[in-house]
Amino acid sequence: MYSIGEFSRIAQVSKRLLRYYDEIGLFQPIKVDSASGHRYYSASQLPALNRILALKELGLSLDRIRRFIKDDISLEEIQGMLLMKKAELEQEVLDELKRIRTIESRLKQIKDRGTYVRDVVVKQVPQQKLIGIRKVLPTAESGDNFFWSVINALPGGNNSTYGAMTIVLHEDGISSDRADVEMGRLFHKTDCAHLSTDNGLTLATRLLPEATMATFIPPTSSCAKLLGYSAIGEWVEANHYAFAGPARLVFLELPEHPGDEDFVIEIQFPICQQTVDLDLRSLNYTNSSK
Amino acid sequence: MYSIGEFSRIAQVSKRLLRYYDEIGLFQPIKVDSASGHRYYSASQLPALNRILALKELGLSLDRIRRFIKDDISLEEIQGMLLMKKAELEQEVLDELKRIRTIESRLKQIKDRGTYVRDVVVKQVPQQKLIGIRKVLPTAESGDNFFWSVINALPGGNNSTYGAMTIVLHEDGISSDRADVEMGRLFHKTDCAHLSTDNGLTLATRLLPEATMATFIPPTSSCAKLLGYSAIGEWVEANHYAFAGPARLVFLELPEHPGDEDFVIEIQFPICQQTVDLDLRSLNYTNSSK
DNA sequence: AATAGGGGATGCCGTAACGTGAAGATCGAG
DNA sequence: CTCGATCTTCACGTTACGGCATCCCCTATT
Repeated sequence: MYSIGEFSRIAQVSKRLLRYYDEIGLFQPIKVDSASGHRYYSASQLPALNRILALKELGLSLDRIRRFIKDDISLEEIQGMLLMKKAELEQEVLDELKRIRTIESRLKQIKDRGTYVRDVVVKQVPQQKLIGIRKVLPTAESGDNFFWSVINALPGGNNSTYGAMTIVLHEDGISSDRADVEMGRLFHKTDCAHLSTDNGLTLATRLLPEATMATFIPPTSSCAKLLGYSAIGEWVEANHYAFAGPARLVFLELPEHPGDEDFVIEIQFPICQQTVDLDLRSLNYTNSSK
Repeated sequence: MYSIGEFSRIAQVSKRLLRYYDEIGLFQPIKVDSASGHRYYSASQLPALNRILALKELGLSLDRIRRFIKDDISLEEIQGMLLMKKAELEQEVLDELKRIRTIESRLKQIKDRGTYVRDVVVKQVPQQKLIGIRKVLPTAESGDNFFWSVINALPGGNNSTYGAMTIVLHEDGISSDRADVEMGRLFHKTDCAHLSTDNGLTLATRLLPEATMATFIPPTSSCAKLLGYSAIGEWVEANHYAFAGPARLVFLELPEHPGDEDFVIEIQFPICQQTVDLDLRSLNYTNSSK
């Protein structure tokens, strides 16, 4: 029979922890003095406590440990819990390795360019309706005119029935002279199918599919779009993703008039996860006594 | 100028999160209506928010992110933070790999033996004083007599001036017929150097060094000690530790009289960490589009 | 006019696993 | 008798928010 202080010294755990485990019913003293409330432990309880500590060391939550040490649990269930925990740990290892790679690519960027631009964010973009028109443009310059004619073609101007102006880039190559683009605005209200406008354009509605997007918002305006493309490209490569479809340009803030450089654009690249199987047996360990 | 709801939809973060970041001063709206308290955000703030989200994705704490995005921070400091975070992540990966190995060894144990015994706990044992005597015993049986004579040699009996009865095993081989053992009791009071007792034993005090111990408390008594040895052995192997000195047996609860099987013993093996260098470049990735 | 709804705001509770006090009771020792 | 050690309970701090309740204001509808 040890007091909590003696027992905590023997077991090398804090008194606070013993009281806490008593409180949550995980590990309780064999006797509690009803007058003083003092807790008394026995040396024969140490194996039970050590089991708890060993399981905690494995990363199991206290709640799982509680279920683990219940007597009425079968070996299969224990095995299942361990397998589950192992899978969790392996997933965490993969996630952390991904973060390490991302950090490395940022560090490389600092070394190579003396600065860093890598605020790529992955988000789920929901299904959205787009009213617009698709066209193959011969040069990049004619795109600007087309852009404005699409904007002006939409009745109601800048009000809230429409969402952001959006361009879908239907060809991955941005270097070629011709571009297959789809321009339009997001909207969510009615579902009018087609719409001919006075300046000769026929707009159609289409569903943009839900997608996992790697997004990047280049620092304000100018020729930063190319920077954005390269940033996402490097990022996707560093993180072992793959492109999965046409990119989108979303104008979060429209320029006031043609030629205006004051706008905010979000570049979105749909990506697909690549399954990464980590072969733990391939890890190199170099053991050297310290 | 977007309201918090619109902005949260655009940025794909919750309103709650925006209010929280405002509250802690990490990311604030460009304007707050003083009358209603309504927050208003601008699209040009999105790059800043995305930077925060990207850094969060790397696992940086909000506090570090706050320091990260301060303007007056140099590239070297940023580099330093990234390197530090990378080191932390690598350490976590190592820890998790260790846990995975431990779980695997438990699973293997279940498969091989249909049960599991692996409540090995690592603890730091502080420097302690031992009063006792060292002797080479020819057989294991004679140990029991010697054990009791040492106990009886100490004046004061079972009171609190002495700590646990302890045996130091000075030879790693437990299989050999002869055993080089040191028996005595821990104590902490005075530092009397030598002590001759009436039954002819001369006890000496000695400092047991501080050590990192893998400890195991076999389920109560009987021939469980051997089980304990093998459990620790397997555990040490599975976790890439190495033995580093003589093992100790600590009697947390003494048997009442010779031959009594009712005692609690803790087996302690000093271990040393082996430095494990993880070579991340050796990881195999198999990329397969999902 | 009364009401229902749809934002917006504030603020409190809960999370996991404890650490770290504070305030008060009890005990033995000098 | 007082000091120190030990015990108790209570309660707050940690991280990064999610969820709920409550209140306010504006608009649309019955």
